[in-house]
Amino acid sequence: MKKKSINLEDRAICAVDYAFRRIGGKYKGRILWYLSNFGVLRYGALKRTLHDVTTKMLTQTLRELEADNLIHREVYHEVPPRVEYSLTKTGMELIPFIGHLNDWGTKQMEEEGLRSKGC
Amino acid sequence: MKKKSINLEDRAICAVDYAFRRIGGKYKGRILWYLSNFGVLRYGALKRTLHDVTTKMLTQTLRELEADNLIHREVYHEVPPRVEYSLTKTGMELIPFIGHLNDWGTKQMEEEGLRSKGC
DNA sequence: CAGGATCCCGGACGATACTG
DNA sequence: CAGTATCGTCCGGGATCCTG
Repeated sequence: MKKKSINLEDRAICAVDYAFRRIGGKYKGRILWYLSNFGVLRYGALKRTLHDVTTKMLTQTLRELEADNLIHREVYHEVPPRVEYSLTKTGMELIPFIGHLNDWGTKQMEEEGLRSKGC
Repeated sequence: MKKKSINLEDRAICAVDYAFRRIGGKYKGRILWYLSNFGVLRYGALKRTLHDVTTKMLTQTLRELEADNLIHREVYHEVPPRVEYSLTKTGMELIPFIGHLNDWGTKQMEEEGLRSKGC
């Protein structure tokens, strides 16, 4: 039984709504952002980079992003296994906007006196 | 007892995380987007534009956006009462981002064969 | 007209244990 | 190493009724 990662059956109201549903959630933005910074990341590296995610949530989120065609999953059948994640073309198209969001967030955090730790 | 609109006590991990927390949620993106399109909107107009929101969620979301200094709330003490919402300077800085997200979403929806209804 | 107050549910998210 | 499998919690969001 295949399940789409996101409820698109209840029609997105508009494009903004649609987009937010695809990159919403607690980790999706950061995953896309990290992947754009590092190019390719293994499962474990991704987990360490996020550092506050459980395997369940990470796997689930990655599967959703993959089903939405935002990231690519490459499996290497070795021992020990290796799986690498990278952005798809569609996913890359989102990066400028996340970058913009990153700039905005950085600026806001500085104004609040919070040290903005780089990602 | 004042409560910040979003859990910033559990420190945002990075700027992207921070930004997503402020504009995440089911309606925030669309509210900002509609306000940027119309300039100023009354509570009722906003509700009709969103058309799938309860008063509770709308009010709550607006209060959060206000606390986060993304929108401005202007109350006119008349009978019947009138309340108008508009973007703050900080809020406006987010519009290019949402605009591009809108373009991206529109394109994606078309590729999926979904008619993209304008907002 | 613009909300406030309550009650409630489902799904996002988490903790922990286990595995090919 | 890269996940599955269960079980549990929490709160975002919704339904409904009420009010200055």
